[in-house]
Amino acid sequence: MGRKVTQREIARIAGVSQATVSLVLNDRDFSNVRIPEATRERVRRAIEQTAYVADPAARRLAGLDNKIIGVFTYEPALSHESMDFYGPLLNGLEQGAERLGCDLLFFTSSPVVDGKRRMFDKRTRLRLADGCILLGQEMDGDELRKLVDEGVPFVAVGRRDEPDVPYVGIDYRTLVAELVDSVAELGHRGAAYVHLGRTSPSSVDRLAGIEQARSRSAMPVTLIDVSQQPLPAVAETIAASGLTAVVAQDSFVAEALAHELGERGVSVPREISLAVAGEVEGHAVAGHRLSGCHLPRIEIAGEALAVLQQLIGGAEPPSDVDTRVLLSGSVVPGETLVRPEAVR
Amino acid sequence: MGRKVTQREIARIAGVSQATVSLVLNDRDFSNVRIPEATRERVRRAIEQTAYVADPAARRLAGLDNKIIGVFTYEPALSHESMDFYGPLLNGLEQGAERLGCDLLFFTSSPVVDGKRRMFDKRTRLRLADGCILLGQEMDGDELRKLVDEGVPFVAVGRRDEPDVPYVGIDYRTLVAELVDSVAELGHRGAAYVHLGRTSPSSVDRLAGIEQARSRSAMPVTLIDVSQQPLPAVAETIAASGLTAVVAQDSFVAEALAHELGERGVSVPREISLAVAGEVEGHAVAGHRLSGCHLPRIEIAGEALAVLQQLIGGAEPPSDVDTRVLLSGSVVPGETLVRPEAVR
DNA sequence: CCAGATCGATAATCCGTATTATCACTGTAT
DNA sequence: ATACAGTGATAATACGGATTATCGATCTGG
Repeated sequence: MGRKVTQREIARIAGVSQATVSLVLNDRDFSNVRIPEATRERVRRAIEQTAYVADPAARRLAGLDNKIIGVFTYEPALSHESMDFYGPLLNGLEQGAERLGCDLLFFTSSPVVDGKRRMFDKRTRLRLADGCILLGQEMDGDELRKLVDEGVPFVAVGRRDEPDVPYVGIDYRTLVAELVDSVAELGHRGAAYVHLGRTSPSSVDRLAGIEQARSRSAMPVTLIDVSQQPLPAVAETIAASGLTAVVAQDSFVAEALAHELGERGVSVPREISLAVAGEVEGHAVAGHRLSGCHLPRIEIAGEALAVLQQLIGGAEPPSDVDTRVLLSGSVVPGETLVRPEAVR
Repeated sequence: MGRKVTQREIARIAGVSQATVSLVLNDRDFSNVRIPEATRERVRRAIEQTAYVADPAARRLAGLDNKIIGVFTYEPALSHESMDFYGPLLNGLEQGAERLGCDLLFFTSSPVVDGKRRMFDKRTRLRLADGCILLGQEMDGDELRKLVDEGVPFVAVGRRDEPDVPYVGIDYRTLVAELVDSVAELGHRGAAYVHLGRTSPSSVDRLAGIEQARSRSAMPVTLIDVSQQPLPAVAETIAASGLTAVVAQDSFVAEALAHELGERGVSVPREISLAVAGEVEGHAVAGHRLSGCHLPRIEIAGEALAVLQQLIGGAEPPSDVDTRVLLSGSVVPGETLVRPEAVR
């Protein structure tokens, strides 16, 4: 039957003690612990006979690694809607886990409060894993601090402001500055940045990038916060402003905005150029591939796993330099960012 | 700092024993175990002070369910290419796991041999989970038998021929028969079924569905096996045959075939109707949404989890009727299956 | 004033694995 | 004969939490 096989059981079969089984399993061989090949073989045969697998809980309790990486997401990660954002990250995690020989444990059991999963709870299972990858556009600062305090090895995907939080993210500041530079270089005399407020570090970093570009080029950039006024009003403002270029925080904002502009007789990119300060892969406006950025999401996940391995394996905690990493994105031309018409 | 807080620590602070802490935490109150409210309160305060979280590994070791459902896939499940097939299934699994309060363990560590993961291996981690869901278009029969023999609770997604293998799949036979019936009803006098051989139970079931439809309608259906001759040749044959309708095994075959036909001047659906004996969601040919089927993949995953729960929880094994389930798909009209033109 | 009931809490044990200290035994050199 | 090194394996213990048996103290009734 499917009863669970323990080392004790193996020991009984092989006619040795439980300790011996453990020693054989872990290939231990000290000066005071010696087991001849004959006995080892006997134990190994018993193990194969019974398809023994060590109980991960017991291993953990005894202080060992389990080769299990936890994955915590604040929203369902495997739903169709989430795939745009989570898809490449999960893909990278799977590849990385395969490389490291780890299994991935998705904490789908976390209780949902106010539409978001809570990490901490009476029955938190965080510790079943050796370490944990955190995914999600918005994370709870208190929970992050608690993780740090409790010494749980973890890495957040996306830059974080909280102290001592290991992360791997995108260098949005540099990337967005580069994007805005390219808008200016095309000859646009002014642009608007349509964003969603300062809800996350990545939003803040993008704004910093805008600022950086503004400080070194003559092109003025108007900031428009969509969380302050409805998108139709924003479209109205832009249509009336005579601006020739708009940068949107992400592709969804860009698509919605292009639609609103279209309804007001302003077409992209003919009358107005549109660039996205985020991933544009797979996004288009009226058949034109969006101009914007490419974020190496698969690589980010891989790098996050690498950092996590350091945290888990390392005897002493690595420095901040090693555990707070920003990767570079790249600007992709696309078809919605073009030279402004001579007259507008 | 990040030391872990144990019940022992709580006990020390509250001036009680570790046992008392455990009893308070779990609200135990037997006839021989009584703890007055005053003491309970003292313990609770200590717990709050220290932000204590129980070590799940220890809990599990002490005999609790670990609430982990394993997910085994023969190919990487989280890659972009796999999403078409795995996406909805994973989505359903996540929803179901959330409902059941389980975590999902992806066996990404399984060693890859010949491009496919092996389930059994020296370091099989299968037993880490309470039970296991198997995903994949093609599964290894020997491994399935071994799972049955070892009494590992598991459920395969997709019908299986191997005895005693619990599964949840689609009733392709009925579904495909229904689809072919609808082709005949539109007035087509003959059709071709373009398939990929008999590589899997679902392929076999579809062929059985074709057979069933053939036996009760006058419309002849020609079988064309793409694994026997290249697709261009198939397209050539069909173009020359004067047939007005083609049923393709899946959407990818349909798209490829439509392309080949197009190159030979035969357009879908004007000259020839095209229907798919599989999921058509998100697939189109020259702007026309494909006619075909919708498979309730999300529900399948949920049902698979439900069956697995039965296998895990049940004292005695449920009957075959309960563990071998076929769900109904539905025919979706789409835009590529139309009445044949009067003259061809 | 003492037997028995009741109360409050704890020591002891178990779960499965890893590790360390220790032991019994064999040979070998002194 | 005796001390000593080397060999092969095990008993004992730790890990953190759940549970059970048990114990001392207090109370109750006769």
